Amino acid sequence: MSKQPVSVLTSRPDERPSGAPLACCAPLAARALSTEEAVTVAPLFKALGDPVRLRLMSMIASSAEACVCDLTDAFDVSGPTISHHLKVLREAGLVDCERRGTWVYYWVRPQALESLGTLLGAAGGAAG
Amino acid sequence: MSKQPVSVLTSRPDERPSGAPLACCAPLAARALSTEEAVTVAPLFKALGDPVRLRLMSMIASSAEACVCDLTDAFDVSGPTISHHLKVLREAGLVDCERRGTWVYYWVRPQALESLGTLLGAAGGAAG
DNA sequence: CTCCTGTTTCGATGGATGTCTAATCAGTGG
DNA sequence: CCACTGATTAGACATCCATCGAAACAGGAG
Repeated sequence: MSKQPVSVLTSRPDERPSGAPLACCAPLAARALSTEEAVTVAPLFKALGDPVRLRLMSMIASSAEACVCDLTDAFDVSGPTISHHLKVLREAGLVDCERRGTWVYYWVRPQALESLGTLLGAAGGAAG
Repeated sequence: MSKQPVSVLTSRPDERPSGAPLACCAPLAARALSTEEAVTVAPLFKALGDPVRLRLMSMIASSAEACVCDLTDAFDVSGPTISHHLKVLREAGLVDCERRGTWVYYWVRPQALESLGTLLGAAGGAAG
């Protein structure tokens, strides 16, 4: 597959302000992502790519914080499975958690969702 | 260099039913997604959850349309692998394609990205 | 300390996924 | 017709992943 591409779509890596561990912030349609950028951002989408995790995320996001006990009750899967999915979301940087006594509470890290939203070109598109 | 002679000859569009239901549009932070909604939307995120596919998506989105030949050139993986990933994006309803003579061209279905953007944008904005 | 509950970790397993090569389909041109 | 190129499909294979039950960890109550 070695041929000279016309580079209709070969956009040069735009110099971006590095420093953000999470997604870069150029809208997807503005320019092509570099391999590095794609490798960085894809895991975030992947983390949201499971129905259970996506719903967990929405439940956590729709309130200030959510107790694992309540989250677990809302699904048909076992406790360990919920714990596993929460760990995936945590390691993706989408949520954070804290133990308070017996219970563990999760909340959304806004920066992450914001980055993805910007990437998808949602800047201002959100309507109530 | 120009390996894409602007083909004027247009064959019939590859009208294949990409029966992918697109995302509904409830902002993530506004309320918790139902199981059905999560099952509907998650595959879209999943489709973007692979670095190759995410970069393919960005390359297609950053220009009006993209030829498979150019897309293939931009990656280290084989042609069939690119074709496979494009199929995943197609079946997710994120892109559509058309054969024009020898080459096949892909473009973004804006509605899909818009839905995801709204979903995330509203969440990020509201939570921030 | 012991028991109980909530949460996470461990190990195993069936199914999904990304990748490849080889083969096939689609079009152009001799 | 046949040869050639571009793109997809088919089949195979190694790896990853969602899920479970059992066990371990964390904290409160008797």
